[in-house]
Amino acid sequence: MSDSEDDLPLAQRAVQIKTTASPVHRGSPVPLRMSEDTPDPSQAHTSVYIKTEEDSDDDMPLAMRSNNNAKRSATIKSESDEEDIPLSKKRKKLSLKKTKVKREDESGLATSKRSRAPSSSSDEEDAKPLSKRGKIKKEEKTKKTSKVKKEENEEEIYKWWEASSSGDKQQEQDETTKWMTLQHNGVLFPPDYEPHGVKMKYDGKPITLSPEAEEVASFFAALLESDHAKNPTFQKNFFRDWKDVLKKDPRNPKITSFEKCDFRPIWEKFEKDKEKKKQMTKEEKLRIKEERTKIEEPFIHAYVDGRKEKVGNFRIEPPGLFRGRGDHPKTGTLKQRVAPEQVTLNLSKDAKIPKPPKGHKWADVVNDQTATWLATWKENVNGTIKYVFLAQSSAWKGQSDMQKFDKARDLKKYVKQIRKDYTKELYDKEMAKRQRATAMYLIDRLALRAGNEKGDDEADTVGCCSLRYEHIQLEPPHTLHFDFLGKDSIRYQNSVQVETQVYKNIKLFKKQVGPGSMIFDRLTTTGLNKHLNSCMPGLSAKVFRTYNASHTFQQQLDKLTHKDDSLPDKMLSFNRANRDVAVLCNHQRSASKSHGQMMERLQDRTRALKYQRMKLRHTLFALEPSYKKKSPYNELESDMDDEWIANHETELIVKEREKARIKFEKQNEKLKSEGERPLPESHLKESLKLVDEMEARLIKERKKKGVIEIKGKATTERVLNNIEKMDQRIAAMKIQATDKEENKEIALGTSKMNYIDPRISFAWCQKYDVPVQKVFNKTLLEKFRWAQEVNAKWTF
DNA sequence: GCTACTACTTAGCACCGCCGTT
DNA sequence: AACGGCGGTGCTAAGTAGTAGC
Repeated sequence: MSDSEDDLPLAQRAVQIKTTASPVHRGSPVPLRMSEDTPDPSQAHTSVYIKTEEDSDDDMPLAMRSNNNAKRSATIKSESDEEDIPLSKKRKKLSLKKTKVKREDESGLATSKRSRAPSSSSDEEDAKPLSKRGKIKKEEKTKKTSKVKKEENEEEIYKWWEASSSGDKQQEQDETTKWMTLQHNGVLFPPDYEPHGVKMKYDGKPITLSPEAEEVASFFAALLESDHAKNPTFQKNFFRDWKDVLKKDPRNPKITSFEKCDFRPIWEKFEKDKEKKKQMTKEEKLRIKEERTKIEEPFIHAYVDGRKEKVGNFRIEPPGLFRGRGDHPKTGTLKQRVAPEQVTLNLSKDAKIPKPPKGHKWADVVNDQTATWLATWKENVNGTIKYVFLAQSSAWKGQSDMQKFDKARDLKKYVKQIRKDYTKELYDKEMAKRQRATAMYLIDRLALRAGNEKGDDEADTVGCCSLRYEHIQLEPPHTLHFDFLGKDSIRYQNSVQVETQVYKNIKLFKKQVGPGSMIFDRLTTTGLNKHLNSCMPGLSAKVFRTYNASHTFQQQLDKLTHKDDSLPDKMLSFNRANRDVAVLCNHQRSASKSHGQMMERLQDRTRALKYQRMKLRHTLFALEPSYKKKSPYNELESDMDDEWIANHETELIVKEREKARIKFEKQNEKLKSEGERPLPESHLKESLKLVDEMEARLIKERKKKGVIEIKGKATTERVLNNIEKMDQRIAAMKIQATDKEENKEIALGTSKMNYIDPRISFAWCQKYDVPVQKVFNKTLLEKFRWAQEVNAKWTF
């Protein structure tokens, strides 16, 4: 893909551009790039600001930036976006209507069509899929049979999105009731610790540890080669907690110095274990997997109002060292083993209560019909509450997902007025309102997170409301430079041209609070959300992010896709639109170490294909000279010079010789094993001679450019056909390369999963005849089942 | 009003298994 | 058959936001 569509007038470009390409890592200090009075020009000049109507563009988030392709971010404004889609207000009441659906699942895991309660279920039903699992190959062989079976296994999928409002009365109660009956088998605890007995060293000498101390030491040893083990905070917290554990058993040695600890022996043991695991035979691996599935089986599903649903995380989190991200003060702290006595279950009054592990009991068993969690416990490191929920594919998750996107879509209708209002309030004499308006501007235009306040015992990260003095630098006349650590300590760096009044406000607020303090000192997320709620029912700060993401995606997709594009081109457009959203939401990833290498290899492969195409063309000319003058056959390959061709051909020949030799050896080995006489050396010579001939031919062809011997049964038609196929392969590979390059520092997954209304994608697939599997993997298809049947005309 | 608690969504990391390559 | 790279998935941390309790 030559990127030559540099054709947009500057004035239409997105008003700002991401300034720094390098991704930033957790915990890296945020440098204060410049003082307010001496803006760093190298940072500033990257932004182009031209005051146009685009600035009043109601639709395009300012943050529609892109490091390498600002042109794509430019948007032509359309007030027309406003009028479309009469939003149906009717929120369908959910009912219990069931629809029979064939399961798409190919895995042979489909279960009996009887939808039974777990109390009556168990072994018989649960064992069935298990026994099948080990015989995947067999199943493939007997595909026909399995097809029949699949139909037998037709399963009821609750299509809640199709359920009519006048349905059952069962779910008519208030919206806070989430279920009438809830049954499940509780949670799965990690196995008890089994000591390995490997002695680590202290002060150079092997030491014997109590099992408990050994376990904790092993947690650390496992991370020895990771960044965590080198993090002083991590070391400190681990060592403190480990010493406590050591003290519990008087037989443990006295350990006082972290520096004298040598965890390497344990680390090496784990490495060996990994190696062993790799060496296991297929059968062994399969057996282990089967055992695992068997243990999991009872916990995989829950029953909500009689309907079978997948459970998400039924496993109780195992003990370990807390791996806080960024500069978390508690990182490395020992996360203790959770006992059943700490776990509360939530299920129906009349449901069978799952048995706690032997000798234990549950903390509590409740029947909270307003909650969707199945189990909960409190974790010791931060005192946060953990939950077991249903899986992403469940009705509960699907419903709230749909509601989320519908709400974001609702915002479309309100956004114009909201913008008008806050723009006015930017001038309000009441500072609290002015701050609120300014914050709303940032949340709306940059898709920032709300920014709740955080404690001292957490990593220092911020969002909009918690931005501090040093997080925004001003550059006259109205550029704001953002640089702060956001969620997960991901750095947000962005330079934005803003409304003059926003600039003035930030300047004023900063002056009022001074360094180290929060810029919006009169604003809290609660206050902001209260106000947002009064603007539109149910509105909160995060809705803007969803709205902006989905809206951007819809726009970019419409703009980039063309009816006649090839499938790879369409996919590139899709991914580009996706990418724009990821950039907007600052979903970064660090470029993999092998990225450059990967790109090189791709390029080499592309060239190899081009070379083949060239040869085909020459053949064509030999067959039908008139093509010599016809486009595109007469075009030269831009990135393939004589030198490259010579090198490539030499490589090809080398490979051919190698192949011939290997083939010869293989044949002989085979003959030997069959007790027959090996082929004579002359056989190999024969093959090599053919290669020599090929080499000579290539050299000759190279000299007499484009003149080629016609081989075998080449006909004009066939060659033309082959050339076309080659064209397609080359185009596809080039597109793939472009895609990969543009993706190297951006993670698409998060926006796809959480921010982009899947109905946009499904409608697009329909409209442009793209298989849905191209845009969603199996998991996402399941998660977004509710969106799948939208009309091709549907828009966000 | 404030803080603490609760419930749920959003997020990146690490590992695993598959698939194409050698 | 081994290898290695990559996408998918599991895991759980880290957010948002509403509510409960003072």
